[in-house]
Amino acid sequence: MEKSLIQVLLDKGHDWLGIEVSEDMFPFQPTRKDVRGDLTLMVFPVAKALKCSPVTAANALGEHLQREVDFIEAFEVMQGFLNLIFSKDYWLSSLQALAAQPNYGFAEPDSKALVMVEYASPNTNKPLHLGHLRNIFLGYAVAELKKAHGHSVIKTQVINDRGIHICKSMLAWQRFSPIQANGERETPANSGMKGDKLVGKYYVEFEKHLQEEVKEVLMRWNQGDFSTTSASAQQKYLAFSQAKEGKEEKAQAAIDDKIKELAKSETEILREAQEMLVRWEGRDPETYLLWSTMNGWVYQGFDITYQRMGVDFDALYYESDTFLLGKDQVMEGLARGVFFQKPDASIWIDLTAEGLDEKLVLRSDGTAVYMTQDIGTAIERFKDYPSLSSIVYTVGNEQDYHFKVLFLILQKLGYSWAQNCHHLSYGMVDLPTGKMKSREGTVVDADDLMQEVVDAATAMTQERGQISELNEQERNALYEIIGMGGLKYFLLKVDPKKRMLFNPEESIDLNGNTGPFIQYTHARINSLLRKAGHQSLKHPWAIEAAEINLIKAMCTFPEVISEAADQYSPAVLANYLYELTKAYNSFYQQCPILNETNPALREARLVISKQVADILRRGLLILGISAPERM
RNA sequence: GGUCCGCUAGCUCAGUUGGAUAGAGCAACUGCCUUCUAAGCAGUAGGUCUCAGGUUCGAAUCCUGAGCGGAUCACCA
Repeated sequence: MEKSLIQVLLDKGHDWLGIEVSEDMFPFQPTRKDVRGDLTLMVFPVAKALKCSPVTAANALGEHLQREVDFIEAFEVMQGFLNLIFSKDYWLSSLQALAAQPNYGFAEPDSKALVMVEYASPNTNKPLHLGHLRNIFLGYAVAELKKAHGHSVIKTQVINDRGIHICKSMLAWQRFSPIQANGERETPANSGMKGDKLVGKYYVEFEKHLQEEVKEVLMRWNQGDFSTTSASAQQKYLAFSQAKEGKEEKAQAAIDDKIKELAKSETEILREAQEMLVRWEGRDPETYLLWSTMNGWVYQGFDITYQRMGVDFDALYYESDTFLLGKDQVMEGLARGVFFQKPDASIWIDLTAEGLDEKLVLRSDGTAVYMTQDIGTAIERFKDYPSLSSIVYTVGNEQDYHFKVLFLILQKLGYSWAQNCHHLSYGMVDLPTGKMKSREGTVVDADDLMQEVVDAATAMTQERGQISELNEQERNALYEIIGMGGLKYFLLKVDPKKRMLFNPEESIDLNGNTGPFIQYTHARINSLLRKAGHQSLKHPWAIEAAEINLIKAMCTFPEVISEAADQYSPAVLANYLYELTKAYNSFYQQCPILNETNPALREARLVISKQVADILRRGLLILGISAPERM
């Protein structure tokens, strides 16, 4: 609509203005709420070109537009702002147009390129926590946004199912899990414990024993006992000890940390874990069996968590399958001069010309690092899906540098799709008490948190909900929808790239800028529509300022979808839905709908209500939030 | 130290390509259920947009510098 106005101005601009005109001379913007008008043109650029006052220019432009465009009924000039007023007919036909489209605001499905969205990359040694929730809800919502915007989307997850951390849980379970009466060790089946929680417990157990051993090692070193210490470690320890002398407290503490790391490498338990990893890489059958069994427990646990979260995946990538990928690409890149080799045989890329550093892409022993694997996996994915145009990686912003380098490497290797790939970088989630730290036990468990928000929603809904017509099952479903809706909205309403504070009390709030607030409005509209019954919502309609206000808000929905999708920001959509909800609630409070005596106005209000509810419902769905019919 | 990110009301956050008097929610205070769901609405109060320069008709927004906070710069992932 703005474009058509600009076209009108461009078409005849030269003739009647007597100057060359260009598109950027006509910046339009929505009219302020407290001023009369539907669209505002800033006339400063034109005034400057015409060398006249902004008011003169505004009047000239206003008269021209009113003459040329039939839906412009009037205009008002305030300072350098030309406020255009559209006719009622314009808004009526806009309402009709949007009401006629069942998928209003969404682009034609599968009309745009195929995109892969990777979100969630859990380790199989620990349960999911609050940070994963932000990651997963965000990735899911962006995937849905891309779909709504017309893209085909493949949702995927990378499972970090191998490595030393997994061996730690395995070893601890093997060593420390209690043996049951029937001779079995502790399992999810015989303990009733959720699989990921059980494995996580043994990971913690490992760390506990490791710390104890470290303490012992340090004690021995302190006493000058190096009988069980390797010569190289002894040498390093002595060097560190010397380095500490005469340093400030801070520097001493830093060196102490390094000594601790050194002591870790000298513990028996860590050595055993490393040996286990070697056995795993050598495909030792017993180790492999233990590994697949324990990972199986974790997946069963994750499935329960994912199900409650309401997320799904179209394709899975396991690190145990992909960790060897990428070496060929590195060797090829080396041959082509993209990479270079150091004397110790390690392979690097020099990115100093790009303002970055040198980065290792293959270890001196020929084994892969994270980067090697990511190079290989990316290429593999484009082979798996030949029509793929890009990959979106939903990963925390502590890996900004990694992805900058990854995309650069892929580009240098000659993959043109690399420039389409996008790191959906999100900020960390902090607690009111500070950062989440597993060592300090301040990590918020995903399952616990979901249960808490649903419990809170249950209590509130039982207190004030309109649920008398619902049976037990429907009620439980409703509590779930409200609790999870609140949690998801809380995590999604903030700009993804910003670090956010998670306040548990605010996350279960139902008032103000919250998921349940929007859900409530949706439920209330549905109540209206149920009572209105099936009526012929046809002409003639009548609308006033209050209705136009809402139609105007609905008209921007398609732009919001495309902007949110382009910016990878569910927050843009969340904030829009909130604004629309507020606008509707205000309308609801001041205008009778069912009780409106003018039938044409009553119909218009019902149609508007129905459309608002529809946008709220479909908008929330993109965010992974259900909109209940009643609550 | 190099690089990157953030800083807006007591707190949590919006703020479009630079535009009119910088907005919400929470917390506080005042009203409104004998009309459609009060999980609501209307209102009051709360600001040196971290600071200092610069660009211009106009800056929270762009540029430069400073301050504070965070991340990153591993043969970790």
